[in-house]
Amino acid sequence: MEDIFEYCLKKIYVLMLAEYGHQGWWPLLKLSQSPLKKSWKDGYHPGDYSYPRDEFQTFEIWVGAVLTQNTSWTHAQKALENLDRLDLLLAEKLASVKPEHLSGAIRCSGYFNQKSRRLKRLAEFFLALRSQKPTRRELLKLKGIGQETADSILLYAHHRPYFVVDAYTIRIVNRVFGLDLKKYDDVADLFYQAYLSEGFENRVRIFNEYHALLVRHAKQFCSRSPRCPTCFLRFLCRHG
DNA sequence: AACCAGGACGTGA
DNA sequence: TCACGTCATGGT
Repeated sequence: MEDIFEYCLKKIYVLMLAEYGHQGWWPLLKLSQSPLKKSWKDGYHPGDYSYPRDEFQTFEIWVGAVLTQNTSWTHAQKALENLDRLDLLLAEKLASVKPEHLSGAIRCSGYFNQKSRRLKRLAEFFLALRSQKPTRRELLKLKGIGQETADSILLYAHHRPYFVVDAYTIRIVNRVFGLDLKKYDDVADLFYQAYLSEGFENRVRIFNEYHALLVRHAKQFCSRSPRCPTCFLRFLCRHG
């Protein structure tokens, strides 16, 4: 008996990769400002999974993961640039500054009161780890770190095989399979099952690319008002 | 001028 | 468990 979910999810991955190419997540400030990258469609460091390359980039991903909560990456990136300009993208600095001082820099990413307080606590935790990897349980105990943010940090900052489920992922999965899943774990489990037989490193690479591709596809075709007629996944999607 | 963007959390039923 | 209100700015 064939697993229809496994078959479709694997096929979708291959097709999206062929269509869009490597997305080069996670977007890092230094690489996003490169002249090679003219728009979000160009990718960041496509096919290169060696990032983050130091503790500073690791922490940058942690902060970015919080800043982008319920906000476009454009605005989160602007907030990151503001922090960087103020030399606050360092855990030591961020942990010691007053939250009110952060609010100005990150205002453009929304929820600046909550986020500035939560970023401080996050920085403190980052320092307490002393270069060790966090566990999912530890991250989830922090205020403001939910499942998606935790998994983003674990996958993109620490190369651990967690699948990141966001609003885009849920929308695409529900449309493709004609479902109405709402729970994070229900959606994530589909992907874990599909790639159960893959090795650790392969899962890290695939989950990294898969999530980035889903974001790309949700923006380009599977938006709130989907562009089904021209979608290249139409033939295997219940919605189209 | 609503509506939404790479969520998380607290609350009451 | 689940649906809903809240937090907040900026682009379309």
